[in-house]
Formats: sequence, C-alpha cells, structure tokens
Amino acid sequence: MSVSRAHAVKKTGTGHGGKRPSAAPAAAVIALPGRASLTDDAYQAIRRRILDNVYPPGHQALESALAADLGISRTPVREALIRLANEGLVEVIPRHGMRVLPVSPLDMSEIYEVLAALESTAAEILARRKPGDAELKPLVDATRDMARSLKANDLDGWAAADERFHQGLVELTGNRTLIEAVARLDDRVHRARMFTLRLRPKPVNSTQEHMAMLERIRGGDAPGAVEVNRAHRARASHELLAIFERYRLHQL
Amino acid sequence: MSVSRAHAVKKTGTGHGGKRPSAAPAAAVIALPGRASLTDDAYQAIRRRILDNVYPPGHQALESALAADLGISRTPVREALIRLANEGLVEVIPRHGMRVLPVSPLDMSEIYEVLAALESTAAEILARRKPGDAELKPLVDATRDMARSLKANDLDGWAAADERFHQGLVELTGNRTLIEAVARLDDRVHRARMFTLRLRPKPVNSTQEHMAMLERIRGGDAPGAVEVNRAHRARASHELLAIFERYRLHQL
DNA sequence: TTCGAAATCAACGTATACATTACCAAACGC
DNA sequence: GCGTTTGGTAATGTATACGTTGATTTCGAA
Repeated sequence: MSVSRAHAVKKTGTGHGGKRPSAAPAAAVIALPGRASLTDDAYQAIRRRILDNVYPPGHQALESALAADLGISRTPVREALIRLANEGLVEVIPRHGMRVLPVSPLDMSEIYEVLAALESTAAEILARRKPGDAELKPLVDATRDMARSLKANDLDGWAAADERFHQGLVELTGNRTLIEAVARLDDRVHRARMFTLRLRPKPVNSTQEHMAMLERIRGGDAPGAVEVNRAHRARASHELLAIFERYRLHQL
Repeated sequence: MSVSRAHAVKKTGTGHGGKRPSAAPAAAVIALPGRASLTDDAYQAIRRRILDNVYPPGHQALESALAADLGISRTPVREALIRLANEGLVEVIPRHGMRVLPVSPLDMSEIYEVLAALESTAAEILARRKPGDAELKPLVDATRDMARSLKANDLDGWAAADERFHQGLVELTGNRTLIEAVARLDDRVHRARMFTLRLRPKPVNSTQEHMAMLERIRGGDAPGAVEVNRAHRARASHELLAIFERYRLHQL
C-alpha cells in the first residue's frame, strides 16, 4: 500500500489554491463532535429538496451541478446519490446524472399495500401489549392536534399531526426493523400525500378512525385494532388513487 | 481474489511511481455488453462473502484491504460499502473500515415479525386472486423439491427449495415494493437460517404446511392462507430463537 | 435534403492525491 | 511508578485527475 508521506508538507498550495470555489470556510473549521460528513450533508440536503418538491418528480441534475450547488466536490454527492437511489427516491442514469423518481399510481398502490400490512402489524403488537395511557399519550396528542388543525383549516398542520400519529404508532412497537421499513416507504409517498392534501375533501373521518384505533389498542382488542387500521388505510389509499384518477396525476 | 474483469492495470509498484499517462493502448479493452461497473462487482462480491459466511459476523476489513483483495481501488469499494450498509449487512466504522453486522436474537425476532406480516399479505393477495395451477407451479415444484431433498437428507437442497417457495410466493403477487422489502430482510437472516440448518431437528413439518398454504390459496381462502402462513412463520421463528437460546448463539 | 460515419464533447467511473483525525506509544512531568 | 502530553502514523473523507463512453454535431456523398 501507499507509503505514508503523512501530513508533513503543508506547502501544497496547488491543491486548493488553484480554483477554490469559495466553499472552504476558512473561518470555522472546528469540527465539533456533532460532525456531519459532507456525504451526510449532501444526503440530507438532496433528500429534503426532493421531499419538499424543490426537485420535483422527473427532475434531473448532473452530479457536477449538484456538487456546485452544494459547494462540495462530486465525491460526497455521488455517495449521497447511492443512498438515495437505494431508498428509491432517485435513479442514477449513467450519463444523465440523477433523476428524481416519480411515483406512479401503481407504485402508490403497491406501497400502500405494504404500508397497510406493516402498520396493521404494529397495531396488533400494540393491542396485544395493552399500553398504558402514558405510552399512548403521543398518539392521543397527535389525534387531538389533527382535530384542532382541521377546525382551524390548517391543512399542513393536519398533515403533520397525521404523520406524527402514524409514525408514533409504529415507533411504539419498538421494532426498529419495522420502524425503518415504514420510514423508507413513507419517504416515497410523502410528496403524493402533500400534493393531494388540497385536492381532496377535508379529511374529516381520520380523527374518528384514529380514535377508534386507539380505543381498540387500549382495550387489547388486537383483531379490532387491525381491522380498524386496515379499513383506515384502505380508505386512504382508495381516496388517494381516486384523486390521481380524477386529476390525471399519473406521475408523482 | 480479484474481480474478474478485463483491463488488467496491475500497478504493483510502490504507488509512488508518479503519474504515468498509462496510455498504453496495448491490449484491446473490450467492454462486453454485460457491463458491470466495478462498484457493482464489488457489491456482489462482498455481499456474497457475507452471505456465505466467508466474512463472518463481526468480521472487520479496511477499505484498502478490500480494495486490494478485489484488485480495484478504494472508490468502488466505498460505494459498494455504502449500499451494503444501507441494506443492513455491514456497518462502516469511521477509522476501522467496515464491520459485518451480527444479527442478534432480538434483530432476528424483529425481522421475523416484519417478514411474517409481509408474507401473510402476499398470501392474502394471492388467495384473493385465486391463481391457476400454471401460476402456482413454481410453488408446487418448490414444495415437491423440499420433500425430495428432505428424503435424500440433503439439507442444503431443502433450504434452497424452501427459499424458492417463500420467494416465489412473494413474487407471484407482482408487488415489486413487497418483493424488494422481503428480499432485503431475507438477506439479513440468511446466515442464521443456514447456521441453524444443522442444529435443529429435521424440518418435517414445513412441507405439510406449505401444501396447506397452497391449498388455501388455490381455494381462494384468504383468511385461511393468512392463518396458515402466520402459524408457519411463527413456528419457524420460535424454533430458530429456541436454537439460539439453546446454543447461546447470541451473535449471528 | 437526407443518411451515415467521423469528430467532438460532456459526463461519468475509477484511480489517485491530499489533508484531517483518531489512535498508539514513547517521552515527560509529578 | 503513573497519568498526561505529544509526535508519528494509519485510515479515512474529500478533492482532483484522467481515460472511457455514449450522445450530439459536423460533414460529405448520394
């Protein structure tokens, strides 16, 4: 392997001096324990732009363009793209950079099918365990916030609370594999949920359904919890797909 | 072992030798249609070694060592490791290269819980669709091969056929998201299944249970198919964990 | 004009260079 | 002797270099 020439020479002006893209923040180079590698930064940044629809479905960007945008070199960008591709958010096309993957109605329906299975299992696990009120508080709070937001006509607030409920439900199981699998799928449908938020009738049923689910869980009624969840998810999926159909949204 | 690939740029030298233009158009470097990037090659190679227990759980290897092993540079190795880490097979430890992740009994139990949910959904979907004999043939064949292998005392053959059955079951749904999720989890428990194969009593029940499942699916009995699958998976999971307990296998 | 081959060029895949950082051991102070 | 410091070093994280490749354009002949 390479002989260690180590860090002896500092003289290497050529390395950076040449075309420093002004990225190098010479000031604070102190990496505190909460260090995030540039790869992580790039991953977070790109993922967020996709989820927030800054990079809409179908959006293409070259590695070099992303690198320039983020003020870093191609290497960490490439590494971030590998992760994003693995998670199904983008596709890397050999000579055309990355492409933000659309989610077709078919994908949607597939994902919802899997999500329903996973969340039903979560509901069942919880009902079997009969969690106390303290444990269930996050879910109760989320449901209350949904109702409040809805009353205030705050759709974004409603969506956030709804996500909190579903995420909390899964997290309460403590099954990290389950949590991870759900999170991964949630990322992929996030955009579509946000998009349809304002195209559909007000989600007046959800609060009720969430409360019903909590009731079953609290009472240890596992089959009941599963059934309520299944119905809830089936309705949601159906509504979403109907909107896709109506508005001809074949690519999200 | 080096990744099989034309284009042998052997640079055994010290690595310091300067930057020879390497123009050397000596040999014809014909890229065959079956193009696999070095990253893909590295991914496949490392993954296989993990699944085959060549790199056992806990095994550590430096990026440079892997690169040397495969006869490539660190870059494609790093990219492969990112994928493997994303899939939960390895962990990348900042200054210590990669580490093959063990699967604890807890992980195991989590994964089986999720797998059971996913596969039950597959069984339900199939039963609802009432597939014809032609469609079910792969599953019937796999079950038959399981019985044969078992009779011939060919445990590896049995395991392979069993995997074919479960994989085929999921694939028949056509739900790619489901297929992918299951495959990802299967990778993580593969080693443990192989390991316990010879530590447990002969799997005499499985054939019967698979046939029962097929019967329910064929007859369109969705709840029945789900129930049989659930029982099958629960038994399998329970047996596996019991063996872990008995043999104190706390890290696979 | 149209078709195809050659030239051009952009983008990537891979290799390599470089600087930083955690770790280890030896030196050092008590 | 023992904890602390410090220099050296291995290994990584990131940047850059470079050749390959596929797309695009150019150009010539029918």
